[in-house]
Amino acid sequence: MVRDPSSAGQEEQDSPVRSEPRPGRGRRPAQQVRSQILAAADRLLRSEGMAGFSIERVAALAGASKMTIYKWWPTKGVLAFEAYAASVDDVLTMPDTGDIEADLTANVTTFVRLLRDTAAGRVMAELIGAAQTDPQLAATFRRVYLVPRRAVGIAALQVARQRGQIRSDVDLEVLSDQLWGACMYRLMMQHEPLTEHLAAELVRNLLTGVRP
Amino acid sequence: MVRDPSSAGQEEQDSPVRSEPRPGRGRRPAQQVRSQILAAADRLLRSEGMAGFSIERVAALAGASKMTIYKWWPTKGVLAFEAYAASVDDVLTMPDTGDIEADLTANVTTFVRLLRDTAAGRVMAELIGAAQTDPQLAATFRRVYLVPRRAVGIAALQVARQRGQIRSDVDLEVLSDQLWGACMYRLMMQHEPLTEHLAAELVRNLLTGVRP
Amino acid sequence: MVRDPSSAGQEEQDSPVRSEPRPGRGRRPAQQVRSQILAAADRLLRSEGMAGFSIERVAALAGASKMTIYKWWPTKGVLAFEAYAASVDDVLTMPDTGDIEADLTANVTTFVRLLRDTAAGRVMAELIGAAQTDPQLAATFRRVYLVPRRAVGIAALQVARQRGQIRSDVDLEVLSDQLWGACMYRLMMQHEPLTEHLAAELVRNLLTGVRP
Amino acid sequence: MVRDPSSAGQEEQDSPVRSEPRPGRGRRPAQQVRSQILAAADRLLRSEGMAGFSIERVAALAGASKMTIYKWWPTKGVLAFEAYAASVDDVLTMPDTGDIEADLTANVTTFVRLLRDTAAGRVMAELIGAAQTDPQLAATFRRVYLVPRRAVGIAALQVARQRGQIRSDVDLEVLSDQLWGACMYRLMMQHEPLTEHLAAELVRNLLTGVRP
DNA sequence: CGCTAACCGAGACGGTACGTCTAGTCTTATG
DNA sequence: CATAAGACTAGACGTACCGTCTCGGTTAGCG
Repeated sequence: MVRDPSSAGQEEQDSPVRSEPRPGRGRRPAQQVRSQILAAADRLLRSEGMAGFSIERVAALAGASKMTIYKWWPTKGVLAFEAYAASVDDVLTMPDTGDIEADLTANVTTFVRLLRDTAAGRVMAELIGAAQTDPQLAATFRRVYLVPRRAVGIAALQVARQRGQIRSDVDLEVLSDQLWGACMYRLMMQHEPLTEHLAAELVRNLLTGVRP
Repeated sequence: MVRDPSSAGQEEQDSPVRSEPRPGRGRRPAQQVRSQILAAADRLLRSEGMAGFSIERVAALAGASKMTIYKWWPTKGVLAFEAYAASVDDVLTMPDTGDIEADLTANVTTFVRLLRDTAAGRVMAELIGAAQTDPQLAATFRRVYLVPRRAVGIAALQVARQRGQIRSDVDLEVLSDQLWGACMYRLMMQHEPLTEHLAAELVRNLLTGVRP
Repeated sequence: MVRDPSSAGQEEQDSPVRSEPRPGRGRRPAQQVRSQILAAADRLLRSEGMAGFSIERVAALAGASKMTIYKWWPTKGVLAFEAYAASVDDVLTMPDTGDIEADLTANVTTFVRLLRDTAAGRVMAELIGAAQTDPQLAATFRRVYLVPRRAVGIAALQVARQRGQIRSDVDLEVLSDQLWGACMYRLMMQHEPLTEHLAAELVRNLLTGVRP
Repeated sequence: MVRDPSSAGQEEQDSPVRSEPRPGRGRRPAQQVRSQILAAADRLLRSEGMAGFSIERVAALAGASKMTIYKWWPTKGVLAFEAYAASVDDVLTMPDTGDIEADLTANVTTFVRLLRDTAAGRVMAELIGAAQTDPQLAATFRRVYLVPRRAVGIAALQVARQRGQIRSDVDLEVLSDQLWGACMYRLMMQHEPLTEHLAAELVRNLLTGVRP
């Protein structure tokens, strides 16, 4: 599922010899610079979190100029997000067995584990945290991350509704927030742990209803 | 509007009696200083949000010393939270008519309106955002705000369960996060608006279940 | 509402390693900091000249913060000048033997040697150079250095005039510029060397006149 | 005397023939590029002085590439100087009436007025200022400006000496610095104004001597 | 007269320094 | 002795230039 965030470090740099005539100055291919910056930002983000994440340090780590970073990323939040997004490929697939409860439970369980067991949880929580005072990051996060992933879940719910497994008058947007949104809420508030039990209960409560 | 920068205005230059050059130095009653600081912090928090909120500015506004602030509050996040908490008294009462759906809908609707229509929404979102990189704030927020308010909701759910309106095997903690947590998620992500429709649907989905 | 902000600080961390009471932070005696900065600035100015002189490097050398420097010196030119001025004590005494030609020649010769043989020459030239685009430095330089030193020379000329050694209708300001100003001109243009011959000729031309 | 900024105005934008969307790319006649750069540099130098004069801005103003500028001028000081030199033609003629005092006074007076009443004064002061930390500019300034102009003055003094108006043992180099150098000194230090009185006194002091 | 090499504009790039801001620590003097 | 005042270090902020270098394009001039 989640995919190896390490591969971001591919363009491995630093032959310690540095025999090239000119090391740093002058123009370099934009894509090479971009990916070095993103790789450095990702490394920094994972090792120190958003606290301790600064454009200054990313520039130093990447061997890049601050100006270059400012040209391409409007705020440090956006940089952090893009660095993180570029390094992961967490495809939360939505299985389709025809049993909506099983499918949802499987997906939400995977989501819960992703948030709990990988760096993704902490990173996303901090990014959303930063987005509260960084509108550019908020917009980017919604556009690049939130909307596409919500779409996957809602699409599955729509299929289930067409199959008659969900009432036709249910607002699937709301339903979606009661599944994955509740997980995110636990991630950010940390008042209760993210468990597989949680995932199962989230789905069951909604499908069956909590009335006797 | 608010005013009373109270004793901040004390630097009575030339009261002809007091010939000492230093106006405000020396020991003052702790409670007076504390409340002046909290008042200034609250004013600043409401006018500029967490961006633009700094201990430096609070100290200047309150006519207090930074040292004093650091003695009482470990981080600016904690200060902001306590300042905000001290200024509000938003008791979200939980009605008890015996009809759990109506009671929950009323409560969640009020909660949605609070988040949407008052400063509380933005302030809380920013505080939770800051808490992602401020463990002290996170702990304080959970202890002082989250846990007591969750307790109110869960207590009502427990009553309903004892009355046989909710199945006995339902995890009320999870249920709680699917109601109020989903609201908070919308508040922070802003992908969809906070509406009365949302409040009603959150409750209905869970009580009735979404199956036909 | 809130309560006990103190307990928030419980999670006390203390890496047990750092037992030092803190090396650098916090307030230090102003005069100590000032003199450390001036000493560092003087060292830098002498070793690299005004090119290579930057507030950033002075701060690093002095172990001081840039903020502190900006609080006390308006421009780097002024800082460089004060650093230099604080480190020298070049009293160009004006002998008074009664023989105005001998006295002037002695003084101007000393001045020429100062400009030619010590760091003073290069430093002053670069400071005056910087003053051309730094009004604050220009003003400071005039006030602290130029005016007092001109006064010494002009005072000696006035004495000579009262003794009848200089015509009463001679503008001593102009005369002064033809002596020391001409030296400064050679210092800055470097079109001809600064020699003892120059000093003697400057004086002789003016006292005797160049007519046969 | 002065002027002819003539060739500065050459930048023919929009010859209506060229309809291509790209105006400036590709090879262009070297001389056209050079003069556009010099014109832009001169404009910038006069409007903002050496502070605010940067190769970056000249390039932008001239529609030229920084690379092109660096190919032809080693430092921004040299560029500024050549730009200024190319725009003026201030021939300070030396009259020859046979009366050396009158001739010198006329010339020095004109010089004083040039420094005081035209942009030349400020520009030259700033160029000499910049030259203190720019050896290339210093060398260029001496070679192109200083030496030729000094030669004119010294030649006139030599003629006067041959006519017996100046003693044969007078060092004309020194004498020259006591005339025009003293003016430059006032220009740069600004401790006293540049006046016609100054010009007359400079000459009289030297020719007559200041002794009674 | 067409091809190609020299040249140009545009501007990205690594750096250095700018001047400002805040966090958090520490000192002094007051009351 | 707790406080106000505020000086101090540390370090990030976002901007401006420097001088180098790459790219895509244009013309000049050679063949």
